[in-house]
Amino acid sequence: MVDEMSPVPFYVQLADALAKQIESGKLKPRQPLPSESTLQQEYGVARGTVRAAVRLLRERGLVVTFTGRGTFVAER
Amino acid sequence: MVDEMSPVPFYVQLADALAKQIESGKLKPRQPLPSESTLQQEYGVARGTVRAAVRLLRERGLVVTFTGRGTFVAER
DNA sequence: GCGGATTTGTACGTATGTATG
DNA sequence: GCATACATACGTACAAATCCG
Repeated sequence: MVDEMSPVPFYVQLADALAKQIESGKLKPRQPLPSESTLQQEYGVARGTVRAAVRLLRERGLVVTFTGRGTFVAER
Repeated sequence: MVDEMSPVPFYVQLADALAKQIESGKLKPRQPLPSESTLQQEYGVARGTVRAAVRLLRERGLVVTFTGRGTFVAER
């Protein structure tokens, strides 16, 4: 989940956790991330928080998002 | 439709309205509820709102849903 | 069996309101 | 005031299952 005690915002914590999985190869290029609702449950946060995290990953170029399909690990 | 002025969320209002029809016998066991698109139009809400209402009814055990067929009043 | 229409399932985009620190 | 976080509610798009001519 997420560290309530940390000063780091939830959405940044979540983005970092996902980035780590991508960089470690746990999530490979072209693979879909878990859906927003799945991440919501897994990390115990609201959808808006999940969306903020994914937005960060998009801005870092780590993922690409397609409406109605999902968010995928970017190809490098 | 739905009461815009009420503090009660639309999807809860809609779930309550449908629950009332079930409990009053207006909708009988094994009978299908109106489709999501019908409820959408009848109550003037978005599909996501209809689905949230039906989800509540499912959680209460009042209805059962089958993909591609519809949602039916539970037998009791 | 096929193709189109219907219905539910999933997923994202966006906006607004409330609450908290 | 501002950022964070959650909940509600609108919309669009596409997939999956079913139904029917």
